[in-house]
Amino acid sequence: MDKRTHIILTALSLFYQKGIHSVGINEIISVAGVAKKTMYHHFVSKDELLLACLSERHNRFLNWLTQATSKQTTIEEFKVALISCHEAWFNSKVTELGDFNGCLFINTAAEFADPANPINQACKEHKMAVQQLIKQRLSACNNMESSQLGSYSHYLMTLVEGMICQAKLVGIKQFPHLKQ
Amino acid sequence: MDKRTHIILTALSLFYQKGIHSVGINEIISVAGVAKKTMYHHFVSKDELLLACLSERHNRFLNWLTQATSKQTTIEEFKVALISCHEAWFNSKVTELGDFNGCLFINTAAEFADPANPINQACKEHKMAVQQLIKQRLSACNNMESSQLGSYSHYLMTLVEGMICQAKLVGIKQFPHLKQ
DNA sequence: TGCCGAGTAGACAAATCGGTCTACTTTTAG
DNA sequence: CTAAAAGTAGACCGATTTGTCTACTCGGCA
Repeated sequence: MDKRTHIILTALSLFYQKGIHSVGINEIISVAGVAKKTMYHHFVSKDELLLACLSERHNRFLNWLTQATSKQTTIEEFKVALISCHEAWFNSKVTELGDFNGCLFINTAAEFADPANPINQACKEHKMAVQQLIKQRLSACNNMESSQLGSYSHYLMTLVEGMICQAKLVGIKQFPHLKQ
Repeated sequence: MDKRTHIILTALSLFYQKGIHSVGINEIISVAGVAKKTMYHHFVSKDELLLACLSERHNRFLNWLTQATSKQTTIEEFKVALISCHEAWFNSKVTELGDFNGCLFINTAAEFADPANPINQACKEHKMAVQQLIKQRLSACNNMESSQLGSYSHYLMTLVEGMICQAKLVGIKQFPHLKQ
């Protein structure tokens, strides 16, 4: 495998499981099995590596969510599919997302609170992309009234974010009552 | 003011605005204007200080939420009050909660992911206490059916958690559509 | 053949981290 | 009044941080 990709995947796993500031460069290169110079040859700084990790996770997550919500034709079906696929994630049944430890972007934004920081901005952009995907999926449902598209997509986004937080903090992994 | 309390309030503000690992002991004592020995006289370690901050924030938050949701008699009124008081928080209109920067407990749990860590446990206990308060408030509504008390209180908790995340990450501060 | 980019191992630098300690001053309670 | 408790300033410690640098190896390509 490409060294650069290998470093990104190793760092992503460590960052996601332990938090950004809890993982040092030395640990990343040690686990990845590469020299420090190799890492700094591909990434000018830890922040740049983190940005690459966020980008990788963003692509992975959106691809998964896009595929997991591709077969529904009504609002109700979509809502159930959206909740169900997240439950699968919470239970670490989605191999490409790894062992569940909350949302990497929520976690990262907690450590980089400054809105002017590109890292914080990347987290925000990810959430807006997810919101956009939900809206697009909803608009394709044959019983969706366009006048309520905005508010209902926001509502579903709020639900999903809340589910993620509860799954991480208090360990709730299933939300049957949300499916009505 | 009591030195110990002063240190806690200073550290709490810094931790909340910048994140735990981004704030060092030297910065805390510098801003608080106390000697390092004074801090280590009251707290054996940074972790102990953090636990005291979490406890302070927990009390402050629960007192505020308890008061902000004390006058409702129906489910619908309670739901609106719950959402409205959070909107006020998001817009930093609640002086005792300070400038809004998301939920301290969600943010802290992101940096201390190990469930065996007392810091992580304190975060979890806070969320369970909030959930309990919502349930208790709901049970006092005169149109609440006890058979749905559990699922509806969980639903409201999910909504609130989602609102907090969206307010922090993408800057949404108002949720009129959730009030129906 | 010779060269160059990518790789390795690891020493090193400068800064910062949490935490300890000394020496001294101020406050407070009996 | 006195003595203990609580406070101050800041030097210091060992560990760790991100990042740089040297010296060297290896493989592919013109």
